[in-house]
Amino acid sequence: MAWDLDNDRPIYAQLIERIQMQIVSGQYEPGERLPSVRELAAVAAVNPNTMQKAFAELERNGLVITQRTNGRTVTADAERIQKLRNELAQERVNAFLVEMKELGFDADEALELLRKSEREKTVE
Amino acid sequence: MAWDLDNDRPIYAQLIERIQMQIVSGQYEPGERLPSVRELAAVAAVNPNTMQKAFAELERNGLVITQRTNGRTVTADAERIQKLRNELAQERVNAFLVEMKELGFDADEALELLRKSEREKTVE
DNA sequence: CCTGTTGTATTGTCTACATAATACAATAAT
DNA sequence: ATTATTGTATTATGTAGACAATACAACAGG
Repeated sequence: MAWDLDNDRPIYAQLIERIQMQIVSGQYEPGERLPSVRELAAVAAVNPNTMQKAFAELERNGLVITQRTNGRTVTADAERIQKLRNELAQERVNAFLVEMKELGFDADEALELLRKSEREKTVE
Repeated sequence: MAWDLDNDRPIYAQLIERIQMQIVSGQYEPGERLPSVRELAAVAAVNPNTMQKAFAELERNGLVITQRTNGRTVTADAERIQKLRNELAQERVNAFLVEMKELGFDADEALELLRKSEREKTVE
């Protein structure tokens, strides 16, 4: 199943975000072996070069470790992963509040919309 | 003051979003005359062609009206603008919940983070 | 009538991104 | 030792986006 990629943003950037997400959400455990570049490229239906570019960035950030001829693993530093997860969450929260403010909703109104949306979803 | 544009997404797309935002948030009133392409391009510090492309899209969506040689105005249809505002807000709310879920936070936890972020801001 | 401003179109150039097609060195597996 | 798999690098090609530099027709304002 090819990954659901937006074509309004660089693919490699979306790959980075997606893999990062899979790591911080625990889909890949700390220290777990990752699929090879070619393998993941095939799964995501992108060019291996593009996947390679994404991994290079993830490695620069220290989130994945590369063993030259034996694939890659997620960093074993679970604390680091948790920290990243919290940072990402905080970013989303702040971005959301800014966007809603731009739309003319203050924090209370934004909260109210969220509760409403939640209620409607739990009904489904 | 050049607009704050991300270089990780097409500029014209960001211009569309920004102008749309200025309209639905009331910075431009319904029926109000908009700055010329060249003028806004200069303000935003982008190429006039790029601004033109953004306006063409906004016109296709019916949000702005073009008078061939006398500039553009915001649509006078205030109801349409309000509807768009609500749609955009709903989109943001849903996107936020999805993102937080991907990060492993359920709706209640997301709400809690939002409240916390709000409290910290009001303290400042 | 003239001039400046309007939206709009065109042509060329540059860059970033993505793909395709290979290639190579290192090493795990056999 | 051989083979397959790993990450990595290279070269070429195509496309989208952004910019620069003009150009033109339509019209508002003088």
